[in-house]
Amino acid sequence: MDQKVATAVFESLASTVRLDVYRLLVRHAPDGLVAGEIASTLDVPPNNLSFHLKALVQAGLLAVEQQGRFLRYRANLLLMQGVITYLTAECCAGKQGRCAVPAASRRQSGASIRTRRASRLPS
Amino acid sequence: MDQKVATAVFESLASTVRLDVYRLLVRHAPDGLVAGEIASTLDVPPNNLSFHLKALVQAGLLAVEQQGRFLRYRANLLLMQGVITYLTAECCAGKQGRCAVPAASRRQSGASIRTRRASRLPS
DNA sequence: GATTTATTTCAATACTTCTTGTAATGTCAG
DNA sequence: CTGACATTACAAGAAGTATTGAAATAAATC
Repeated sequence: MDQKVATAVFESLASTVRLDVYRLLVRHAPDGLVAGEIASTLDVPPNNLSFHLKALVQAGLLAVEQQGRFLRYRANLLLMQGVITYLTAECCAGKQGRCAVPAASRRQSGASIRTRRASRLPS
Repeated sequence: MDQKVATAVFESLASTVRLDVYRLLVRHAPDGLVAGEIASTLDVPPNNLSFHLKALVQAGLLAVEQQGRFLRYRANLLLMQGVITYLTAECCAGKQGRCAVPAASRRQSGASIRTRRASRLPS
């Protein structure tokens, strides 16, 4: 997981349409839905939905597979896991017991962060 | 957690500057950093950083506290937890054993989803 | 082959966001 | 009070994004 992938994921989910699409497909994991089902469920014009689906696929959040003349979309749950890990990496700099995030949501990373000089700080 | 909050969070993290700021503050949780430290660490012009910090605070991802003439920013880790829960709510519609997301990352929600008619699907 | 259905592509417009520069606010030190 | 520092606020131009409508592709049905 690098910054570019993470940014692409967040850009994708920053749109209400795309967020709704992703959540719908998470609920319908692992089978997914075809484009027309998504369009009618969320009441989004097909051409507009196509635009957003393309963005989600490019970000890696959705996988697409052709089934006859239908296109079936599935949520990529593992990518979201990776993003969460990326976000909480080195949380609280590994200080024991200082972190508010439950351990189950974190993955530890071996790297230590560089401590920087706090130039003339109050108190 | 509602859609508006979730969208605001993703919009916030869709910028590389803001993503870097948030991750930096996650690493420095729970003490946080003052604006100047963030600016020098990430090499972002102070006025531009201020713009992004404001956005992050408004989204609820950061908390800010005045310390003399400094402003100290802290990551709001609980909000991120809420977003993750929101994203994975009703994951796989609760079907046992069909979900690729490890149980530790999920929170169950009691609501059931409406099953819809799959109009003339292949295979 | 012609028609219908599912979905995408393209182009144009409106809208929003990012960045930069400059001015303003507020706090601390002398 | 005055000057220096930390940070924010505002304004303007550039860049990116969303939405819409019309046309194109492509598979299934007749």
